[in-house]
Amino acid sequence: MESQDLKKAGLKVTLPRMKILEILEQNRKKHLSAEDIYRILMVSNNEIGLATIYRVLTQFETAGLVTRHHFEGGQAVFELDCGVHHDHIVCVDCGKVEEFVDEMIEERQKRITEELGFDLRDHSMILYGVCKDREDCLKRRNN
Amino acid sequence: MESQDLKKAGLKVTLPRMKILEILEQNRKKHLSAEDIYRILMVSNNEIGLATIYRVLTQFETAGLVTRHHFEGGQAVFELDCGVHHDHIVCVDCGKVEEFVDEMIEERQKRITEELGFDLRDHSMILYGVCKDREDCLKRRNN
DNA sequence: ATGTATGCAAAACATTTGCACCTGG
DNA sequence: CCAGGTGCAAATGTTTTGCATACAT
Repeated sequence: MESQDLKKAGLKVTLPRMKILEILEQNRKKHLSAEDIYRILMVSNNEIGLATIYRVLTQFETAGLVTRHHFEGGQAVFELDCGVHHDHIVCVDCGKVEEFVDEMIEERQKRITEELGFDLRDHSMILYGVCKDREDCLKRRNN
Repeated sequence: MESQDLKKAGLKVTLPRMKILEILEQNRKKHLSAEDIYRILMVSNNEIGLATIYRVLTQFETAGLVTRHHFEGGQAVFELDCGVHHDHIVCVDCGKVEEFVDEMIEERQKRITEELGFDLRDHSMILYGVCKDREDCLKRRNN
């Protein structure tokens, strides 16, 4: 029951919040912008204001329920926080996103940070590439 | 003579472009936003429109003269492209930026990309931390 | 001269906020 | 009932664009 997640976060269980959480659930592994969510709600006949979506996403982020990323191209994208840190690789052609973690890199980041006289708090690492499977990629590009 | 850089890039040598390039030269190692540049020009009595600054920076980026970064916090920042790739660590308190390169990480990034079925084109890695030297850091924070 | 660059003001975006109204507990 | 949530429209901050004018070659 996901309404528990909301209560736990100290957020009242409202329709918009439930719906948005639901959409994020159904799109685990995808990365949606506020407007993506807005459109999805639109289509399923849930007219929720864009402002509310931004507000709710920000609250979710604060509560640690979602993570916000700034891939290239204007809009921020959001994904449900699965609890495990990971980084991303994005295809510059079709937009496909894969997640990964690499202990060695995490390790080096910590060391470098120390050497430069900082305490590491967070990091953002995004690799940009193109899918080797060109057919698949181009198919995805045209939705 | 930096006007050569402009000609080489196929850009007409104009006052705004020269001035902006000059400011970037004088601030190698810093990372300036379009507005930072605007203000600096202002102070030195060179009234150049903000729109022009954005246009010129974009042209410089296309020409490979500068690199654009999206650190957290709205504005994009620019730095002269010294030809050598590097990543950044930013202090979340005072905004200090240090640059570094780590061959091991670059190596791993390439391998991971391959494993996931992509061809690596580019990457962005930004570490966020706080300066260990608190005094220095807080001093910087208050400019 | 002439094609390109600039300045200004207006547009375009993504995101945030003020405020009157609505809703969950 | 009432604190908190929502919708709408307007404000914000950054970046882009249209167009008349100015400039480099």
